[in-house]
Amino acid sequence: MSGPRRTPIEIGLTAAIVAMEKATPLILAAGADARGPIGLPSGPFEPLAHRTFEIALRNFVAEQTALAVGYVEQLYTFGDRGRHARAEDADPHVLSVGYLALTRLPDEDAALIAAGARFEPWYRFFPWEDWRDGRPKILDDTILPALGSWAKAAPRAEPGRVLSRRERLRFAFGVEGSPWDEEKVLERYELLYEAGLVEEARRDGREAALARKTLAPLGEPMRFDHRRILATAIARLRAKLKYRPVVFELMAEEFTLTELQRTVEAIAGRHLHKQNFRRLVEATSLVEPTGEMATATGGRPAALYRFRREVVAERPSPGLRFGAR
Amino acid sequence: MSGPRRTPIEIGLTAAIVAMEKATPLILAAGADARGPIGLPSGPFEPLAHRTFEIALRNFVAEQTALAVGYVEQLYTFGDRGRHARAEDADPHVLSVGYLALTRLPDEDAALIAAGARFEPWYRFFPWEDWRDGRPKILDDTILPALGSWAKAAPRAEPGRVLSRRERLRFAFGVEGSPWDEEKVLERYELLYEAGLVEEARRDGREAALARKTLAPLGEPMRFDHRRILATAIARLRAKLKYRPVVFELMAEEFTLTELQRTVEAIAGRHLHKQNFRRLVEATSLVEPTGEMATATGGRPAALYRFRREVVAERPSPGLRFGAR
DNA sequence: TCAAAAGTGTTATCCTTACACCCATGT
DNA sequence: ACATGGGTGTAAGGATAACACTTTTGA
Repeated sequence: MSGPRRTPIEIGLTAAIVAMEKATPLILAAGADARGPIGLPSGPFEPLAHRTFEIALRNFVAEQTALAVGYVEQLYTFGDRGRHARAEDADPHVLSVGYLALTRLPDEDAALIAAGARFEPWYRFFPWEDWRDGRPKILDDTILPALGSWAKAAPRAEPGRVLSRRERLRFAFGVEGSPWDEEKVLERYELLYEAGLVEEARRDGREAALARKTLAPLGEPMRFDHRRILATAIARLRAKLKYRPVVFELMAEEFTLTELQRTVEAIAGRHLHKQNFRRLVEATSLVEPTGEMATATGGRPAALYRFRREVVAERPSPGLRFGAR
Repeated sequence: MSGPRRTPIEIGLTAAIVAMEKATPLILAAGADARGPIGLPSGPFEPLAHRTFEIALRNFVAEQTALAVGYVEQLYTFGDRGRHARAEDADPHVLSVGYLALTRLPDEDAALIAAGARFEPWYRFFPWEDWRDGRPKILDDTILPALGSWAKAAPRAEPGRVLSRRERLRFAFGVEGSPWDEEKVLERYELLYEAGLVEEARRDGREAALARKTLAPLGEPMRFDHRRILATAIARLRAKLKYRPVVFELMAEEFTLTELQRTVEAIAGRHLHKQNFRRLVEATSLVEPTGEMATATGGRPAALYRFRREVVAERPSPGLRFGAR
């Protein structure tokens, strides 16, 4: 059942570590000191030193950033040649196992800075994903026209694909009557990559006709395939929010319902209906009032709540299944 | 950002290849000829020979089994030491990337047999997962008593865990008022493994007190961690059914609605409500009548349907979102 | 004529979405 | 007093789950 040759290869762990600052989702970026674009923190997987991936991950994150991450989840294992190797400084990993981790912003960022790491707003890398101030201009100004011509250039579905470029564009970007689905972050990034519209595609040698026009850069690029891993992380987190109580890993011990809503909205990249959100939170009994009040920031004081950790032991899969609004 | 040493390690691809025979879900098993338990087909990942995992997977499956798989999806990357290394014949892979693939039963199984592979009913490995003939006896006779004492032996949550053994048991196996969730296949297998109740746990050196009693074996064991990968595959397929039209990869070109229902039921491991299922299928317009009738097998003849491939291009994410019944 | 499976009609309930108004504080 | 955000009641519409009965064939 086994082939004759086996090539030894090296494995990297790459972590998308998310934290929250007010209503801004942050991602831990590493390697800001080096020349070239920043990346996600990553480290080698040493099977002899670490019994599992998760242990290895927690270890190298703690070492490199003095951060203790709470929730950790495997995302995907990326192994494409060509999306990793062509970067400026050679990366020996042929394969990287991507992880999502959630944490709270540290009080003190000296350790981070010493390690050449810092938290960055994640929408800098994906400006088209933030719909909180309305439909992002960049979509109609730049992205959709460019993707439109890219789709026209090949009207039939490419080999190995069910959908044509135009159909993929329709679902991913909510064109031609399709709704915008905030969870399709990866599909959107992949389309932009294939169309040669993100910096990484040019770097990897995809010289799409459109790319030569040198449009305004679509979001900040990242090293290797790290922006793809970040896209996967955002997509997963946006989905997970709806069926697991993971938001609370990002919240302070006590919070108001509006703060909770702002956090969910920041991740989902869109606004939610206030009353419906509150009813939802109430119905799931995920939180309980502390009895305290928040000293208002310009309005009526809000009641403070805390996450009821017991729910995890009470009911099977509680999350905030927010819908259309 | 990188550690000083990097150990070269080898990567295996392991495939859970599913097909259907009437109302029996089958899994392709390999290595039946060798001594020891059977396993899933697997092969090394050669980064120089294959550009992506998926290409590598399709290649080695085609080579080893003369099977053309349709739908392919990455499941998870397993890297635990101790769940792989202790097997009888040494396996050099430290890491295996698990894949789910769907196919149709070949007319001719000579090529399979020549490769030492054959399709096996998957419930042989997970007898407690099939509720179509009512609640499986093995649950109350063997599994729950054994897991009950295992839970009593450690009433507090283990380090690094939120839930106690008893709470995990409650959710995974639907005890103490919790409902049985057919998607929790992996959670159930993991509990049995931790409790030392499956053969693989003993083989890996977990000498749980209970294991010494040598209970009737709980399902057929598999090589390495292959039963864990299969559990992941079943769980994923059971979940995916509900939001993507993947069943049709397992169906013949034309089928009756009852055959479609039997297939879904076989995968989900439980019966569905006939009228509601039909209404659901109708509402999603996933199928269209061919106009033909199936010559009845002991009853009124049934109308034949085919999958409407166009739906994939029409609507975003069609699946059979069947609920309680 | 009877068994076996195909196929249909209807109702109660809950959940989702939407709408509009009142309340308590700081400036 | 007014601006700002906190907080609530209720109704329409759709989806879900449950109910039982009729139809068409082969033996």
